Amino acid sequence: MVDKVTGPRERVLLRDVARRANVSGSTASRALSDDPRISVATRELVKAAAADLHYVPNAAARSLRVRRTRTLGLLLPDMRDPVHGQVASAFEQEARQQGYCVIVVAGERDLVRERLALRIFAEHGTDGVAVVASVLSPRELRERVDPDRLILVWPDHRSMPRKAGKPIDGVISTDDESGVRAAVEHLIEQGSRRIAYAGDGVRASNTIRAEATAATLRSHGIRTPMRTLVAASGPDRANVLAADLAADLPDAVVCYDDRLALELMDALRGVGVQVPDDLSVVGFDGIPFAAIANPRLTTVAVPSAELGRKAAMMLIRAVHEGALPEGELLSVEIAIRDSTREPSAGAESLTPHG
Amino acid sequence: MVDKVTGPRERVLLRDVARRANVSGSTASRALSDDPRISVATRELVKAAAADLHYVPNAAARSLRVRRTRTLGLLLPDMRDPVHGQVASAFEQEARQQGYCVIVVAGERDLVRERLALRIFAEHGTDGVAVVASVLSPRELRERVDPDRLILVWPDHRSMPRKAGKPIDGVISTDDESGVRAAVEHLIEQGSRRIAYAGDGVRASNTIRAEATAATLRSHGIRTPMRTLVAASGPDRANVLAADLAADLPDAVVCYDDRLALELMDALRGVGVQVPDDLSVVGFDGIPFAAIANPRLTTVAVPSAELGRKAAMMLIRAVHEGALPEGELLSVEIAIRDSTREPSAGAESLTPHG
DNA sequence: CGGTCCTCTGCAATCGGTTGCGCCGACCCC
DNA sequence: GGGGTCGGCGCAACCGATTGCAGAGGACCG
Repeated sequence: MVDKVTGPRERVLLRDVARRANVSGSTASRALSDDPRISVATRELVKAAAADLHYVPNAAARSLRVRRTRTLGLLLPDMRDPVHGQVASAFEQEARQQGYCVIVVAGERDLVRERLALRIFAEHGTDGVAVVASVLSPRELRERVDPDRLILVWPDHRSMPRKAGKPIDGVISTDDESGVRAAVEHLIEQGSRRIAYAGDGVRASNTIRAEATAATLRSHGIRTPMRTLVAASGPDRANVLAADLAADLPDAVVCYDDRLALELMDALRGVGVQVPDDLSVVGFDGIPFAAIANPRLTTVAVPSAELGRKAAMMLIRAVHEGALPEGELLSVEIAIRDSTREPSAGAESLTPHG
Repeated sequence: MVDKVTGPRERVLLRDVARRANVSGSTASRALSDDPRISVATRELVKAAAADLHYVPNAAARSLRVRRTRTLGLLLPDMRDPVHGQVASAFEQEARQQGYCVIVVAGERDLVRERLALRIFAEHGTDGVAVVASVLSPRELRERVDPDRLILVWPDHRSMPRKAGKPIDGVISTDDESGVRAAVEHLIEQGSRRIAYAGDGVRASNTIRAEATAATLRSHGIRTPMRTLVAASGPDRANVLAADLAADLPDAVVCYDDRLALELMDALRGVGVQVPDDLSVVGFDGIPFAAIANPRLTTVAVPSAELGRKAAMMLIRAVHEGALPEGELLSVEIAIRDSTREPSAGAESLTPHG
């Protein structure tokens, strides 16, 4: 059933629909929005007229009057990264299903661009705004956007204020600490003792993962201090890391995220280090490619689709109820694969420098 | 410079700005849009007032009046896929730099959802629409959207009408054929003769790549007919493919895209086939993970960021000039890496079943 | 000093739906 | 048969910015 547009592509207005149905504009408007005051007969008449004419309401006119746009703003660093792409897709899908459309802006982790994004949202009168992994402070965000229609998808839940140990209202994050702890405990079970952390210097969520790694080691009585490596930026960062590691090989390395882990594994092959035989590698995020890497990457899988979907749901709820819903801390799951040694291998005796 | 919102978060209108600057609303409006008729003094006065009051214009009201929204619609299959994520990011960035914001909808390759997307764009009065890899026909798209403000990012340029061998106006695609040809010639140079193609049954752009593979073989005098494998959908698809291949190993396999190639390489490891020693594998797209796979994947790299950027540029040009700019066929580049045999290996003698 | 031109600004209409309020006719009951 | 009630519908104001047209006031010229 193709809505073939016949004749010139003229605008058809509500009044055209009304005229064709022999009713007034107000009646047409009410009929189309299923106002119970309009008789069924009239309603059907109007709807038929609207369909015949291929009537498309003008959102700008409606928004102007009702002061709602049924539009949501989504601010995220970018969409290249599989995690953010997944979040954006899920967010958009949930929003659309609830009758909202979404304006997305990629802030590129840039203060100016992110502020511009919020300004754009304000001009377009978005009913709500979701901000993912922003470089702006929560404080500034709440100053620039009505806090009651703002959802923060925050990677580092520790940096957020809490209430009773739970994230505060309107904030959704993932339980990175538990995930990292599980991963590190897995490494320890397999006999790893000298465990390093390879971080990303610029990401806000880096610290929490590094500290969770260190804390887990301590809580398991491992006295060797955790070695921390920091990836510079630039295409060469993984090679530098690999060289550093190869010079004094630990048993395992926990990486900031899957991308870094995969890059590192690639670079390690260049310096003759075998994963997992010489070194176990753990990633973070659970991107699809981690599962088909060689070796398959053990990783802490974050529910990115759920993150996006929940953000949209919470935001829309906030819009309808005028107040923020409870914050949520989504649990993560560790996916144990082949980049970490099998326990049966008797890892301890295989440990170099052991 | 945080725009601290002082007092209650009341709406500040143009008339508030005007009152504060002791001018009328019309003067204020003109001053803010740098109308030359307004004296410099007044203009500065108004701008200062606007800044003081944190005035944010109401896009709905403006759009209603000027019949332009400075909004673009972007319809794509999803944003999880690195290629589409890249396209979306680049599109949004270019659009934003030119003062447009973008409403994105993930159509999920679903006819109904894609039609809904176009309807959403129409309601919101987008000034232009870009459609990436749609499952709707170009014909239907042009019926539903004003063709003069519609840019098609079309994977299969052969399915599009041409003018003088070039893509028709408003269409942007990639030269898949040349890319595949280069890749296959690379395989042939390395001594591969028995070359298979592993396709994706549901993608429109599958055929062109398969046929380009076959054509290249023919044009190089290779009489062995190309074997074509078709990946089913489902999580198991790569295993099926790998089993098929292992049963009668060709010299090389050209894959529909990088994702399939990577999945296939993973599955091949499961059945003991070594890449590239037993089998060369070629991907398509040039996603970042192809470069750090193990082995690093030889692939036909598509300029996805350029695709998005150009689409936005063309679309905005179309909006301003009222007519479609020339179509473009972006060239692709083959990235030769480690998933294809080194020529020095004397491939021919190594060919199984040779 | 009057007239003319030009610069700067204001009035009011307009964009296209939505909605408070009131009207009209029908039906019902006494 | 008159008054009350109620369902169904229309009038007109309204949302907030833009803009054609015209007026006010100053400068300049003869």
